[in-house]
Amino acid sequence: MELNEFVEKGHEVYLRHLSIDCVIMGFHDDQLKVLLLKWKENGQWCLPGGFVRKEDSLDTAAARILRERTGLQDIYLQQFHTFGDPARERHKEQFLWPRSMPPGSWMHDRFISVGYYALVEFSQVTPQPDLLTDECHWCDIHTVPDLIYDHNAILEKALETLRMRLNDYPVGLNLLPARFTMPELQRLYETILDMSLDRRNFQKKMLAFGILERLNERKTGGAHKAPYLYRFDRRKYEKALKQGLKFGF
Amino acid sequence: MELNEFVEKGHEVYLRHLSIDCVIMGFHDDQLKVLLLKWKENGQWCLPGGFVRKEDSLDTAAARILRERTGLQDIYLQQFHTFGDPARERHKEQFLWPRSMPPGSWMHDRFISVGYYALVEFSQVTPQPDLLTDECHWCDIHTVPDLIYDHNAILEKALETLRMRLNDYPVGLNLLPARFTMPELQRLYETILDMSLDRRNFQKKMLAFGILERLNERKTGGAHKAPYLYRFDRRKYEKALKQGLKFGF
DNA sequence: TATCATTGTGTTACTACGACACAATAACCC
DNA sequence: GGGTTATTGTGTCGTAGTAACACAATGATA
Repeated sequence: MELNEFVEKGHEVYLRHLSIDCVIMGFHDDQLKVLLLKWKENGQWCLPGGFVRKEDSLDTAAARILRERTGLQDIYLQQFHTFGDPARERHKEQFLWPRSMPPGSWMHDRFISVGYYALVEFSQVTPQPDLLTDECHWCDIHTVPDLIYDHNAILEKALETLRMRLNDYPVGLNLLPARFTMPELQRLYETILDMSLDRRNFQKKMLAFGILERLNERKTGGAHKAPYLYRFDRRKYEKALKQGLKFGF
Repeated sequence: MELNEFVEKGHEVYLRHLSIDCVIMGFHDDQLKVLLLKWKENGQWCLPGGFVRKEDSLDTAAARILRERTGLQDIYLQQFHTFGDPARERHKEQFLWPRSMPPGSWMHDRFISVGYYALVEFSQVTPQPDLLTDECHWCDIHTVPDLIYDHNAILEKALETLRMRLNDYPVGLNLLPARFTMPELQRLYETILDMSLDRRNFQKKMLAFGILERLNERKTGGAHKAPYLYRFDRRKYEKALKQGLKFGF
């Protein structure tokens, strides 16, 4: 679909005043990264987003948006909140291409946005901008710039949800390569939680979850003692995703 | 607003294809109750719901719906999920009053629904049906009938979310009267979790949270030993709602 | 006044968690 | 090739939290 067609006829294809925003996270260089897009019109950054086709479910729409930005299919995707403040799209007029946006276009509507976050394997992603943007890059979670609308708040809420889930559900299968070391897993947790953890206690806790399998192989090439390689036991991992890692009562 | 006006002109006031469904829960007779409405046209039961005015936020709309059904203001309200499967409104034609619903009405749209749950003090509620329903009653959570659309699934999701939150956040301030006994609080937890708990361990755990205050008064009138009365320390309760009761890492 | 269900208040064993110490090792450098 | 260095593997110990369990106190009832 071309930009013109999208602006003029999008409302025939998509549900009005409803959008989806995705917080796509990856892990690289011991840092948590988030995928951002750069708006054509004014150079500001935003989260990848899109709209819901009239015949699609929200989950389907989110999966499509993700596929279009990353090239990945079958991604771990989690709805976390729906944002519906009428004032959430601050300075919206700046983003509606004063030159090309017809005054009656559906893009001028107030939008309610459903937030999803995705955890992806960094190395597998091919970032791809969309119709409204000309750049698509990974950005370190600690140096995210001012984003358009309420996108900074959306990102924060996604992180908060992820941190919450960390207490009850495993994380890592979708963010790390198939085989990884315990220090790598620890640094993933440390960046998500934004705090440092005790190496020895962390290992004990992770192993106690019973979802890891130690391989008879060590990761060589580093400058120091070679750490063991681990992988997730996929069946137990999936089970933990459904049942949770612990019961409170 | 009258029914005719609502059906014919609602789309001028409300956002199209967007609704809100509320799971309103109360506690009475040692049982968790949920507020249900009975559809005028075919007698089926459903969750209280409503629509979002073009100028309102989702939270505002949910609060208004709640006020209209319960008479209560300043209610504890929590968004938990947005339901957007295009097939979620099964047998919708049954509910659209074949006699009175104009074919082009906005009510025929596919609706995406934002789910909220509310915890209210049972005795304070005056159930009130809406334009589309003629009855509004409390129903025991264990004997909920078949509801319209995907409302049973929405209710289940609300309960699941509430059970999750129970591990990290306090519950009770909004469901119990101002002064209550430890056995009452325990039965609240037991009905929500649908499991029985050890009396002594439950008390220790609750007191350890540090949000309860024991009064120098006992609840008399029961057939047996008079239990102490407690109340929540409102400041500490609010703090626990924000920070959570425990940190996982 | 005896009965009885229910409440208040422990104890004990076990597990989980945080703080901490020391030996092993892979690359590096002289 | 052997010492250096940063990092990894594995443990201990004290504390806090949890689950299972026992007995005395009490308030209405009979």
